[in-house]
Amino acid sequence: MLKSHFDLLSRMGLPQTLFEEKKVSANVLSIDENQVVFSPGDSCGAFLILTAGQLRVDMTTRSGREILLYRMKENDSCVITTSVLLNHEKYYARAITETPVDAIAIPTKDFFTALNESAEFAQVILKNYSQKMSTLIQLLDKVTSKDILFELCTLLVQRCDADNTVKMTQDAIATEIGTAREVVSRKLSLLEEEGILLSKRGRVEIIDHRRLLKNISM
Amino acid sequence: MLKSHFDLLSRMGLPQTLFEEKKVSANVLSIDENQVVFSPGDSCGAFLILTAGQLRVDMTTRSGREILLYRMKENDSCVITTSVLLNHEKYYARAITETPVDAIAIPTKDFFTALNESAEFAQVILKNYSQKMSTLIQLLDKVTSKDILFELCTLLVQRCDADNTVKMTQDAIATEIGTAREVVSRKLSLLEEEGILLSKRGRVEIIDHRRLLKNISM
DNA sequence: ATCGACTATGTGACCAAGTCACATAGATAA
DNA sequence: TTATCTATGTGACTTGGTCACATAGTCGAT
Repeated sequence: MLKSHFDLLSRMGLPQTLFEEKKVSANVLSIDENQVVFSPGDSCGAFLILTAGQLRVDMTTRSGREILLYRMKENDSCVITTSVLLNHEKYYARAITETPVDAIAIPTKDFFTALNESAEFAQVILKNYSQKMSTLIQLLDKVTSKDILFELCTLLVQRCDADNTVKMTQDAIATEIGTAREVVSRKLSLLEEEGILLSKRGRVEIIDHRRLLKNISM
Repeated sequence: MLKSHFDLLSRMGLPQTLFEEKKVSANVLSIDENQVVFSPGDSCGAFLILTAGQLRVDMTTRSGREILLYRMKENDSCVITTSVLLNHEKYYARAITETPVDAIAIPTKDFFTALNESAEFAQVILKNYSQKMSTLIQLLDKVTSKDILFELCTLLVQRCDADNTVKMTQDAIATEIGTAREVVSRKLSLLEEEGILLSKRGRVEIIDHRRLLKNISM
């Protein structure tokens, strides 16, 4: 373990003494890009904290549609893992690294020890939870919205880079806004006909930002 | 405060000493049926724990549809309240009592004191959170399911009482499974034509349980 | 360079669900 | 019993989702 890891852990409310007294242990992991960290049905052996990189947590619904639940970044702990640990369940979602990822894993037993000994640790996790709760409720809002054009334009505005380009495939866009690829294809065609954007393989170039925003404001 | 309240609070990890030392105070509330406990936009002044009765927490989505997020029963703490407190947000959902309700309210400041002083309290809340997280993710599954017939039959099976009757209006059913009332009306008509049930004002009488279940198993 | 193989995109036909507008019917209180 | 709610039924239409299949970039191997 590096000093930076200890720093992170103590920022998370885990006093270094817990490690020194060997009450709690932690392993450092490095994971490549595009690796599955956990899948539905897996049982859970450790609590996870990301120290670098980014991963996505998604789920395949009963109806076969894949939806993005949330992303984890540096310093996030994994709420699904927490939930699974506390309820003694199996994972019901999937996590995939989007970049190379560094993480700290605290074995289940030590996780519970840490929870018992440090009110601060519990609070940090709780805070993390409450943020994801907001995210999930927003997601509910998103997927129940029938206005796909609104969701699509919102995503395009949020994700467009300095070149006015959104570098995503239609499939990725569809997953993110909770619809089917074909629908994204058709909506993009419409917007392209109107001269608002250009739809290319693997990217969308925004031409008329102002008119794109019009679809969002009302 | 009654002894039973202290018992509940100590089961929740709040040692009685915290109250005796006046570090934490709590008020007992009684609320009638069908009262709004909080609405979107309200700010939050206290942490809530239900001691008796039941309430529903729902939300109006952007698209104007009302969806049931979860129910709270005896001994539950309110995760939306926790989330709102921890993130210093305003309420984004609504809570309505479904029966007369007794609750304990711990003022914000004291809630944070309790969190800091009792790892156990934090853990109880965390556990509560993780259960609601599962509920919410199941809800996501439900609302993204395009198979309304499946959802409807599932609800009818789950909610039918000893008289083989589901005492709900079509509107209530629609809210619960995340669809429109008209859709429920039409699906019920179909099932009635098939002789599986009888649809009456304010209730649905199940006639053929076996064939109802057939719509669920596949 | 070109030939697969893979991945991304386009599209017609169809179906399921949601919306809107309005009609009708049961419940309830004055 | 009449007026007023609330609950339900229904036709017409729009939108979104699904399926099947066509087409078009991309990339590596030869």
